[in-house]
Amino acid sequence: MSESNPSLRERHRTRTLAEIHQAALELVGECGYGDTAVDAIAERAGVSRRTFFNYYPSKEAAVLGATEPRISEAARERFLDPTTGDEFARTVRLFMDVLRDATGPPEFTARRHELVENNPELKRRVGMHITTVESLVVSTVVEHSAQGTTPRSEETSHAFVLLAGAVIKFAFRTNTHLATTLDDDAVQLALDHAIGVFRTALKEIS
Amino acid sequence: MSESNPSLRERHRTRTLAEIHQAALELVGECGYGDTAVDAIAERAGVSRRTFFNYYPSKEAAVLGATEPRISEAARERFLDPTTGDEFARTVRLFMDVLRDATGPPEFTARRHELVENNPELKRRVGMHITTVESLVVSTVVEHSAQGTTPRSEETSHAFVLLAGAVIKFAFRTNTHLATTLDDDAVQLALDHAIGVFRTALKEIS
DNA sequence: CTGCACTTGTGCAAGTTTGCACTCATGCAT
DNA sequence: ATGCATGAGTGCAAACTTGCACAAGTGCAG
Repeated sequence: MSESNPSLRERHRTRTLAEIHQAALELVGECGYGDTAVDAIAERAGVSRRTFFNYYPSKEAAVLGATEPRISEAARERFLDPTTGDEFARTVRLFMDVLRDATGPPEFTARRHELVENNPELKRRVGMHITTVESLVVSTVVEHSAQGTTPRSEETSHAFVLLAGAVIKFAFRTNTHLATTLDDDAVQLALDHAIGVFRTALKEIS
Repeated sequence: MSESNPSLRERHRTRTLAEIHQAALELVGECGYGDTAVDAIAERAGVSRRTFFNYYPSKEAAVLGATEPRISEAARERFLDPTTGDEFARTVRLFMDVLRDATGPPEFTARRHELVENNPELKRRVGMHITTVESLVVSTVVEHSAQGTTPRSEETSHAFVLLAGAVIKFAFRTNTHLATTLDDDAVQLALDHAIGVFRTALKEIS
């Protein structure tokens, strides 16, 4: 009842989340981040200020559409399915999936990216956000490793995840258009390529 | 904060009221009154069934957009203002105002009228509705008469109101297009004319 | 007739939104 | 510096919405 067949409550929550985010993007686009009051965003979104803070913990989060990161059932299943790639590739994808789930709707990706690019406060917030995702992914990978046939040390799993994060960062740095595209396949392709590059590089140092 | 400068809560309430009413009109238009389920109306309006019944006490009421009749501040003030006509004319207008306030948005008047015309259940409900309005107007007029300089008996006030109701009925019967117009002035004009006709007729019997 | 399915309408508990009254921090004018 | 306005963010109670379970009525197949 929560992943694919949302109740009225969940649908409404999703809609409000998007409405506040969209209102925030519009107003920040019109007036700039500093000159946009939370009150104004709430009003345009058609909710009270209190409700605004029920949905987003801060103005920054609303502008980014950043929701509290969590591992969705879909993402977890994809990660646990061994037929969809080797474990490192699956870890990269898990990281990417969680990142996406905790980010506002894809249709606003371009605008968000632009705002973040020239706004230090937002940039800082994105960093914190990614760190949170990282921890989540770490615990998932650690947990899975413990239950697997060839358990890895927690330390190794942790490094594994940081490596996955680096791959993603690398893929987006070397393909700047990825940050503003809606094409999931293109992202996946770039990630796969980045994984290859990393594998090669890692051979050099091992 | 309640008549002209509605709070977020009141605005939302008004919107939901209209959304349910509109959904009801649409579905009844598409499927007929009997074949339209409350569940379907609620779903189209984007609310739960329980909320549907929080807004309207029955399916009929939702189709009619009939809200619990009450005397608004504006209507009361208009009635109490002696510069806007003699007491009978003001009573007619009070009746009309309350009727309008307890009816769905004017833009759906035509469709409502059509549905009521060929649907006995709705017709019955409209009758009950008008009776409720009548009682309300009676108590207002009685109350005002008691405080006036020339108090009238309660019985006389009651007759006064029924007379006002008859004037309205007469005006709409003899100007069928009034039932589907959005032109308030045209309605007022027709009412004024009807009042004249009644005055003449009453002279004959007094 | 009997059982079954379906619909209207209601009671209630749990979850959500609102309004309001704060606190805290920042900036700005006196 | 001191007061003063403004904006972010929070706690709380009251109002509202939702989901669910249930009563009552209606129609219809067997």
